[in-house]
Amino acid sequence: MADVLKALAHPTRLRIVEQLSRGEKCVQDLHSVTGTDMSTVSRHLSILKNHEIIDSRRDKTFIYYRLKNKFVLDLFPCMGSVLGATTKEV
Amino acid sequence: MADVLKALAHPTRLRIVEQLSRGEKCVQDLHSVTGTDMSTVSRHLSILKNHEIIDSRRDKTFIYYRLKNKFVLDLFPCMGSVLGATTKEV
DNA sequence: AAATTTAGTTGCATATTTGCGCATTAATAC
DNA sequence: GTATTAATGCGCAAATATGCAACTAAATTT
Repeated sequence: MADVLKALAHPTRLRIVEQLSRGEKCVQDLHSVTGTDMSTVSRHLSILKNHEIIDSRRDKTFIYYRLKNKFVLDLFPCMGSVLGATTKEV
Repeated sequence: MADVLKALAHPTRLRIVEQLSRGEKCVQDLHSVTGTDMSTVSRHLSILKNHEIIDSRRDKTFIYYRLKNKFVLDLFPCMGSVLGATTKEV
């Protein structure tokens, strides 16, 4: 569990997951969105893939990444209340 | 968000949170349960505290730690389904 | 009140991991 | 062949994790 959390605990990787929740994207797309070097994005993707969070398929020259484990999306609202609480707490 | 996830993304820290969900514990208790050096436990606690996930109070010689942000507990069932999916996936 | 005990934190030192980009390589398309 | 897309091989800087030893703070004893 710590392992999967660690895989997600990175701003860029979270943005990638968020992007993929909207549909398939290739590395370049994510590179544009995140502003990180393509090689770095590629590495982030392989981390997420290793943890079976995402998936990929090839189409011609492009490799499209997509969400494999949809349950990770539940973490967003969940973390939403966690964060809401911390900022509200005295 | 990545920041809080990172704070939680460690086996020992997760065990600490889980323990504190059962009630207050002092450092020694957590040291016994986790088998990690007391100094290390103390550091983990300060990380969790910095992220307002836990809290502490002093009673005589002991410093009791307790959960401050109860919402983090929702992450466990949430991660449960994430993990369940990954192991079940083909 | 000073000394001692108990509980917890902090100062190193060290080993490991992570994140990043440039440059190179791999793989496919044309 | 060349062009395009993505993945890897370094190299390096920064961050993490850990335990021992030293230290601090509070309580109890003498």
